Amino acid sequence: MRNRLQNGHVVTLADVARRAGVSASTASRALNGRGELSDQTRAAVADAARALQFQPSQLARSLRTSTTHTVGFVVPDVSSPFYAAALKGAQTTLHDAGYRTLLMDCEQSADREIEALQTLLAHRVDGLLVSTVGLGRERFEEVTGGRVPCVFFDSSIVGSGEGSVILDNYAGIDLLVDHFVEHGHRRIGLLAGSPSETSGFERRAAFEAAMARHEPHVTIAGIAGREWSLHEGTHATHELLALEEPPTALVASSVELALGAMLTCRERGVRIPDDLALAAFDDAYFAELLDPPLTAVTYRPREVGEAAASLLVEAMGDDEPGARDLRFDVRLIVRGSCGCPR
Amino acid sequence: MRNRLQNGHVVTLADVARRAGVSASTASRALNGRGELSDQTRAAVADAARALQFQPSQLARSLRTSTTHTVGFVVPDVSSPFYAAALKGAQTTLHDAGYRTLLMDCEQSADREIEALQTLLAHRVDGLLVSTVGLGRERFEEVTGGRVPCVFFDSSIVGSGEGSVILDNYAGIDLLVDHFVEHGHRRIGLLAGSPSETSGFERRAAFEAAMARHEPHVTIAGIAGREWSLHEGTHATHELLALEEPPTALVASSVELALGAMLTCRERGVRIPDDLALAAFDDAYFAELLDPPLTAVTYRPREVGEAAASLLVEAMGDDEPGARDLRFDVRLIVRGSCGCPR
DNA sequence: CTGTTAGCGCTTTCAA
DNA sequence: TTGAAAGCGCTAACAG
Repeated sequence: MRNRLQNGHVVTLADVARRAGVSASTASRALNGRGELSDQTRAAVADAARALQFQPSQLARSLRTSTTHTVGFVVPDVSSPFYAAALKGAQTTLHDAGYRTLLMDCEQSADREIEALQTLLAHRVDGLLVSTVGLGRERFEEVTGGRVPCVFFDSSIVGSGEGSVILDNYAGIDLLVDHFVEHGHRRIGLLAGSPSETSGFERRAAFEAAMARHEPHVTIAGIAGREWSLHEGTHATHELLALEEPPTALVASSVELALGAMLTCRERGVRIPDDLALAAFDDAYFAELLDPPLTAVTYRPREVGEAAASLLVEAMGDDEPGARDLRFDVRLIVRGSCGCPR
Repeated sequence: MRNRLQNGHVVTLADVARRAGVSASTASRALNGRGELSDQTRAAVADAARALQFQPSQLARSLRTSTTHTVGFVVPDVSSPFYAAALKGAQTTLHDAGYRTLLMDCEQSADREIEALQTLLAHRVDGLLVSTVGLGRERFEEVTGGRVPCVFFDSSIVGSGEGSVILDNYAGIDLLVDHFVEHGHRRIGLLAGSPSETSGFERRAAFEAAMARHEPHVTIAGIAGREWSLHEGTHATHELLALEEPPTALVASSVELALGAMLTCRERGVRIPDDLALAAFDDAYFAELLDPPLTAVTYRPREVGEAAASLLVEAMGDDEPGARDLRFDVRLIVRGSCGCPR
């Protein structure tokens, strides 16, 4: 137990007040610059605070004011480049608006997401920024009870009455599919991500819709995968390659999935793009340096975080704002991983 | 302002007590399972709490008990794979020990690191896990005043009396240098990271020491770089390649730096490994898929986080533990990015 | 087994 | 311009 100074006593506002020869309320006012005070006392309090290395307790302050200036940020996996970048964007915006960020990684588990939400609520965060792994509306409302403003990012819960900011999954998949079709591919496969997450669900739906538009010239060779990991990518690719009529082109719902596909192709002696064209939704800073360089749909993950944070800051303000939904544009970067079918 | 239920009132322990027909203290005991209570009241309280969707305020609880069960985690950059993984490891260990994690990304800035530390202290965290960007001992102690237990990871502050866990930077660099020397390289260069961070400093020192051991047959062609970024890697590589006697092999202090080198080589038409051998301290899950696959020193970043967290949990316990320093083993994975000089 | 009382450290009326 | 007093929501003696 070291949470105290050598005299065995945490420095409190009362200590500062005593040393400055004023009352606690005066000390409080001086430190927060509220009310009219003589310059003299103001200085005395400041000196005392400095001398004692006073750190006001946010705990007590928050308890009193019932506002913590803290927001909770819940993601399925911080080590994913997308969430890491979104976090930084959100953090910056929130910091500038005077909020701190409490991060929770729920490791892709709905139960841990609920746990995280509860912890955050217990800490009385002023707002929530969440990329849900797929909690339904009832479950979500059961936990939060609408107690705090919440903005979803890279996910949304329909009818929750909250704002959200997501990528334009439909446009991105269209870009990928159309590119393949234009280059003569007729059998295209999809490496799908988690179906319970908005982006996993939408990308798959978008793929099916895009392919339907090109029927009957082009057909879905197969769809495999239910998670976002590299591992899942390897398995799903094996599965699609083993098909009687395997795809000549593969759309991966994420970079990790694409990387898995590359690994599997290497293992099976399938050459990219000669034997199989590959492209991914999601860019990465190393995509260009891969062998072969990966064609990808790209966007600014940091801005997604910033936008979500702005929405939340607005929602946390006193004026009740209409929940808004933002959809971010994406674009295609063609690199060496896709070509025409043989 | 929505931080209240529809009746305009946050549910408090008193509400639960009232509904259950007991006193607040009894309700508290029932909810926390402390003291001897009749099963009847226990059940009544539980029912009331559930019915009201009661979420105890951690704020009030912490204020009263002066323990928050929360630890602060400060890193220079969450989007770095190393820190992201370390965070997950630490978070898991801490979660199992009953602690929550408050993350702060200081974006490589010493000022923001201090700010983060202050915020964390104001929130009365029970402990600190920090990878410092290079605060000196005085500065650090000025801020924390030894108020809470602290464990440094991937960094350390000499003489701070705190525990630390870092990678064996010396062994890692030795592995890299020796590998190059064995393959006949005589002029080796270094892409250095931030000199104010322990790992940046040590990797450079290790490089100089390792090279000294091979003198006079082998010489340092040059050392460039003062940051960890990919960008810095491109510039530093340009610099070394422009030397009158450029290196035939390059040791990169991090993957990002190595990636920068690859970009620059591609731009200048320098072939890897034919014209220049390249290897990095730090592995990445995509290293094998790069063109060419990157030779790297690898380790388990997650375990670094776990170890640091364990140390901290121990330090936060009542028994004053001796500050310990752990150094993690690393090993070399040889891939295609290095060969013999022409 | 349970209620009463006090108080964690701060802010905020209300008086002076 | 400043102080006294109350209270945020909870827990921990101390009684009963």
